[in-house]
Amino acid sequence: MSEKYSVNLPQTSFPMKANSAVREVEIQKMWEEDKIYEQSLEKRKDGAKFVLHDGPPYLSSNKIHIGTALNKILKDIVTKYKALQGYYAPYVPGYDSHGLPIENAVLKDVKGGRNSMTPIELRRRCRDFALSNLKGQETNFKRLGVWGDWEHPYITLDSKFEAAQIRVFAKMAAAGYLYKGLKPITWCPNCETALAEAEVEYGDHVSESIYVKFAVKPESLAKLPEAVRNESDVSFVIWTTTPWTLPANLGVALHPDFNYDFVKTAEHGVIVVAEALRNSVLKACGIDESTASVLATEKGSSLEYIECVHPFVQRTSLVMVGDHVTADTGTGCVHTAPGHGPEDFLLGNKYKIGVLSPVDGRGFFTEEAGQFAGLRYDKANQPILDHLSELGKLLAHSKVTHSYPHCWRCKKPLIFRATEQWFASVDGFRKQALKAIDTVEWIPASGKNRIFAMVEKRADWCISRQRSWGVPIPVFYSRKTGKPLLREDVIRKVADVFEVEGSDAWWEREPSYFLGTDFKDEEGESEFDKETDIMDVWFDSGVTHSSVVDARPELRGTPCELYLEGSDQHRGWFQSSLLTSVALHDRAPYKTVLTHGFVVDETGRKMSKSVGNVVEPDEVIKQYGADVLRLWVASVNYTDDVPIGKNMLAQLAEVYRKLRNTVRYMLGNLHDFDPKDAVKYEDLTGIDKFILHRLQDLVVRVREDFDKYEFFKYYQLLQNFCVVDLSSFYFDIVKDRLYTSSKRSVSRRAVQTTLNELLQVLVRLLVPVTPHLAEDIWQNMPELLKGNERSVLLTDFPVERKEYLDAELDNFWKDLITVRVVVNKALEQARGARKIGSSLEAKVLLKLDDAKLAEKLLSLNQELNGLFITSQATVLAQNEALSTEEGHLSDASESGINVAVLQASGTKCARCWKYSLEVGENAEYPELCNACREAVIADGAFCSSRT
RNA sequence: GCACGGGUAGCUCAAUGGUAGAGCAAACGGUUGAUAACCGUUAGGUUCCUGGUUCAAAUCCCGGCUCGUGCACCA
Repeated sequence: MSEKYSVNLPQTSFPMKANSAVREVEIQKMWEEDKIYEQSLEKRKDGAKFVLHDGPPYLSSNKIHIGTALNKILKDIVTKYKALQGYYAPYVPGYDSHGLPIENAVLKDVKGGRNSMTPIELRRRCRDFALSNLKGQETNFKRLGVWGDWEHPYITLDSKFEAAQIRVFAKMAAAGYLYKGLKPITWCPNCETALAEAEVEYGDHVSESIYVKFAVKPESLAKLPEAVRNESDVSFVIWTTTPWTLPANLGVALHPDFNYDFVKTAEHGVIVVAEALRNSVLKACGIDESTASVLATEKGSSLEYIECVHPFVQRTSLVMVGDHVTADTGTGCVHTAPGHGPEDFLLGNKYKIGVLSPVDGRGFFTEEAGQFAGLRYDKANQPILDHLSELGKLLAHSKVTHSYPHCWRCKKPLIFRATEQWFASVDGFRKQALKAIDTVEWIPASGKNRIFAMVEKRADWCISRQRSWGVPIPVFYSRKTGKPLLREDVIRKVADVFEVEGSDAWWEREPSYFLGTDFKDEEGESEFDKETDIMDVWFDSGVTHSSVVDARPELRGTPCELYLEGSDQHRGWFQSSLLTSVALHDRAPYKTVLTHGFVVDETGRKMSKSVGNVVEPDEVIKQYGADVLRLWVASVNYTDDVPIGKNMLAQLAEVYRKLRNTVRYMLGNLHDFDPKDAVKYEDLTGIDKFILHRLQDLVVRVREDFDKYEFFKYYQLLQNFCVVDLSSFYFDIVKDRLYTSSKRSVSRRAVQTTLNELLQVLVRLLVPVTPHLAEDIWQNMPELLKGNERSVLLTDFPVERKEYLDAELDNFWKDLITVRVVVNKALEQARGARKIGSSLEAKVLLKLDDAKLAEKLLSLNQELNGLFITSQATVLAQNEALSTEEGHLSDASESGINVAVLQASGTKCARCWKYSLEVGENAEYPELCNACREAVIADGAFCSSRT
């Protein structure tokens, strides 16, 4: 046979290889030039709003990491899905630009540190640094295919933003939620600033562990039990891991309900410790139990108000009682320094013993610390120990490793230090905040308990920072009285100036510039100083619901529909946003909060540079393209930590390729299809109708998955559909009709009609997760199939088409597939024995125990061999035996389905490659079967030789 | 230390208390008219471990291991 007959092969401009590095960028350029995002908004402006408000990434780096990519992609999947569903879903990206880490990063390269330049100069450098990082991050985000208003992002350093933030401050001041107070707050001596709870992290730290005697004053001996009143040396023993806080000691705390033993020792006189801890203390102090005797035991509550002498300062330390004292470690007698611990502070307040905090902002002792003045706090431990030892007050000394608060930015240990700070009174609106939490949908649901517990317990929010790079706390103090001006009208004047000049004005302008020259406060004072603290950066981002969502008309105000961030934001942005919103409006700023976990490597370890397991988004994109990265996002269950690594990406690339080729098959076979020639549903064959039914099932379930934000289910579904239903089943079977039926035949048009339905739906289902792929498909689709729509992003998300549903047909075909599985096994056997190659070389005989199933197969008639892709297929009657006749090659049998494979009868048709007895019957077309002969005649083109 | 969540095939995910399934990857084979594409077959599991409830447990209960997260770590 020297000639080949032409068949209808697929033709398409849609390439098999994605060439993402080039093609994705082209597509993004098209979206940008044609303003597809803007067109989408315009098209859907009358739809219900769905606003996902962007949590601003921090501008300390010019490159995003994989976790940020995960977050941004998740957001984009949501907004694209909602938009295609017809929602008005604008997305305004934001950036967080103030704060300590940026200031530190800038100062790192400055000789002489922060004192070598003016605040304005420092702020200018911080601003430049932040804005240059913004450029880098923006490029990264856009390359992910994230759509949104990139021309007008919100930036917290924007003067309008700053003004809005000041106005929020004004409202909170007016509501009485802001106050200045002296409190021990966590302080970073390295960064020289106060830190919020959210900025503290705990880690192991080696501390001194010491036991110290606090002698009872002679005049308090009368308050002791009878048995010890005559003892000359009675001391409470405290345990501490921070010797440097001893200069600030003002008391000793006992638990009111614990029993305290008065233990007479040979070496240290009478010592007082909790009964429950007596033995462990004796042991720790190297005191032989046999030489010690308990003279008396007394409840903590009856020892209250005994006065002790400070071990090395001429000062009284008062014995107090508090429930915070525990019996698991120490002595049951707690060294209390109100200036260095929150609980100490509270207790000290109750007993009015005062506050002492003799440490400056850099962690050095002040004059108040007496002989230790000038030492850095951590260098003071040893001298204090030596001193205690000399005085005979030190019972024991060792090292202990325990967890200790550290600065989450500079990683250095923190101290507690009492200073004057501005606070937002969480107590003032805690109840409302908890109520608001209840109105929000938290996904996953555990997030609700998490934030509830945090807000329930959290202390007042310290919003002061002693730095330069941020929005100033807009308060003036009377120069004479020192009284702060906390008036809404005054603060709003500051906002008005900032709106025009930015917050630099705070450093550049005199108070009178803001207040007016003839301004006087209630007491008639006209001279003022400006507050020097700036606001916690969490306050900046915490007010975006007001400064962005409420301020930008296109976002249509709070509450917005969704916040979507990493689960660490329960204590960060979700909380700061909630608190300020409740303070302002008594409601949450969001209706739903969705959280995701962190990205880890394939073995579940955290990513770190030192381990070398970091996956960089831009490297993934370079190698595989943004859509593969997006596919990764869609493939994992992000409620927990999400793994990523080389193997996973390679697999995802395979899946992407499979999706692409599935679509390519459809495109190729639709090149000559005009929807005008579509075949009516009633005239489709069974398998066409079946696949359309399956498609509806897919659509329904995909919508459910997207609605529940369970993208990994979508990923599994879509993949299964393309691989199982389409590629290995429908496409494989229907290929014969497409290729060998005559071009305009109903048989071929029916497949094309079906393929078009499939394609129209699939290309739309692909948009949220793999928008570049979807757009690439769209741009390569025959014009007739696109309905003049410029971009696939402007199309509508598919809905279920009830007219395609047919449950009976579904069951029918599922039975047939069961049979097909057994047939494949039989064919494989014949193939394995090298008796056939292509399945077209085979004939299948079937015998079914189930008569109904046999009937079903019989009803398929000519479609049956097509189902198996064999040349012939016959269903035997109940009384016929499965033959072992000539040509028998193999067989298989499973659950009543019995299959025999025989050599196909007849000769191979030169065109359709099926074996048939008809080949050779016709003199004019001796190489063709009847069907091919008719097709060739119908198409008028035959015997064309292939090149 | 306390609380919550997770642990199913190499990977990503399924399984109203009723024979543990898909896809991918692997191995082997076919096709050469989806061709750096496509099709088929095979293999792969003590469902983290130990007890218990039940006719029946991946699923429910007790205890443990492990990973993650949060809280507490205060002296």
